[in-house]
Amino acid sequence: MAEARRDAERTRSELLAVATEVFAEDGFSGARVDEIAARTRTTKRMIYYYFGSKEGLYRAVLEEAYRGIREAERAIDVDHADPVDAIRALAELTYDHHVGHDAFIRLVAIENIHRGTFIRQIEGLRTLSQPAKGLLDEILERGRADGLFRADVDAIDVHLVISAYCVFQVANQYTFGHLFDVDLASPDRRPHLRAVIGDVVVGWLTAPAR
Amino acid sequence: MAEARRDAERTRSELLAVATEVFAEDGFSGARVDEIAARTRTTKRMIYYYFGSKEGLYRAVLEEAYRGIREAERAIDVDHADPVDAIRALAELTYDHHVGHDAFIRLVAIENIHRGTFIRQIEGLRTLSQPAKGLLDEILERGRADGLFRADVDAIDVHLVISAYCVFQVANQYTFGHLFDVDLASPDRRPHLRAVIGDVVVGWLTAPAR
DNA sequence: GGCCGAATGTACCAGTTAGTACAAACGGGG
DNA sequence: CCCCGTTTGTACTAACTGGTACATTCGGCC
Repeated sequence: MAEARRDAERTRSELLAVATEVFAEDGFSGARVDEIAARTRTTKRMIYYYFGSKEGLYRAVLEEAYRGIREAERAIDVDHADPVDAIRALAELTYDHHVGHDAFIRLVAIENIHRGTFIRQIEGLRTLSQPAKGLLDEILERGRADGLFRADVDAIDVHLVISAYCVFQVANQYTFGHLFDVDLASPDRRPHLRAVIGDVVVGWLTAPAR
Repeated sequence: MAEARRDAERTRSELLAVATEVFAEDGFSGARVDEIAARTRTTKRMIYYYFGSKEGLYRAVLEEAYRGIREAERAIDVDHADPVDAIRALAELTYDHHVGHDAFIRLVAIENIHRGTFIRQIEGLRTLSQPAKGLLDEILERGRADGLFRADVDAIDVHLVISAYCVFQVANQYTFGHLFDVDLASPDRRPHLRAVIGDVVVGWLTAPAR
């Protein structure tokens, strides 16, 4: 394969990579099929050959993005003996993780604008999300057993609080940043913002139940 | 004015109202000028007469939406003597407020996809957001003075945590709901979700500082 | 080395879409 | 009751946009 002039796999993955950028940048309706094609070494024709339609391409982008992110998430392996340390580490690593994946977060925001229409058509994504919940369950269980954590909180609640904070940082940085005159994306501010989510979760979980 | 066959003010505000719905539903590029016009009693011509362009209309929608929401927010007046009660009430009222304004939250999400390009062109929105911060400042100050609240947290941090949680509920309900099989918008679940943000903020603020 | 299906490129199209030229109708002030 | 600027409606267009018909080229296999 001298120059890979014909390489189905490469063509397909190049299209997917460029489409991810463009959809994340402009949204589904804002993205232009012609622009995606122009940014690759191949042509628009290939989009239809491999993905059938603009929508098919978008669905493929979404699916690949979720798989990639869940893959990366599995690296978050918190094995602190102390549940308090563990939950803080999980929250702060989640923060770091989100800060580093803003294209993904933009895609998720776009998908929510579409009320989840496309994500619902992708099989097997749910399963992919279960490990995250499992890890949390386990930490919470230990923390409760040791009498460190309140009992009226479940894994979904905690995941919701952490996700909300971490996603918001990235997803709403422009409006929030403008209105309150802060740059949430500034590297200088990151240690503080990271510590806050740790403090929030630890303070919440270790407080006595209502 | 028998039948208001000619009523500049009504024409303008009807366009704005319909445009708000359509932009919130479909995003800036997804929205169709013709559709907006068709849903009013007037014609597309009027959009260009009053707003100049699709973008001008979108900007007007965004501005009006922000003004409306800040107006409504001023009703959130928490006058509990106890800072702990006050901060919990503020968090929970913010939750209720967001749940009731999902069109606005969708517009904000859309604006963030556009990296805040349009909101930055609107004068005076910043000023509009200051009261929210002022109220928080005051509650925190009292809480610290009474030795109830930790000292390493400022109003922006608290506002960020509350906003993130409340916005996420609505903005990301579809993807989160699908992946974790919960309906965040279900009225049955609301009391719990409302209590969670109260617990989170109170637990966090009343925990000892790091 | 020639056959054949997979892979690719070119040129094109039909429907859509933001925006506008032109003119008419309205209604308040004189 | 008529004049004139504001407001409104109709019909149109130029550019864009997703999608496709058709031809061609490549490369592995016998």
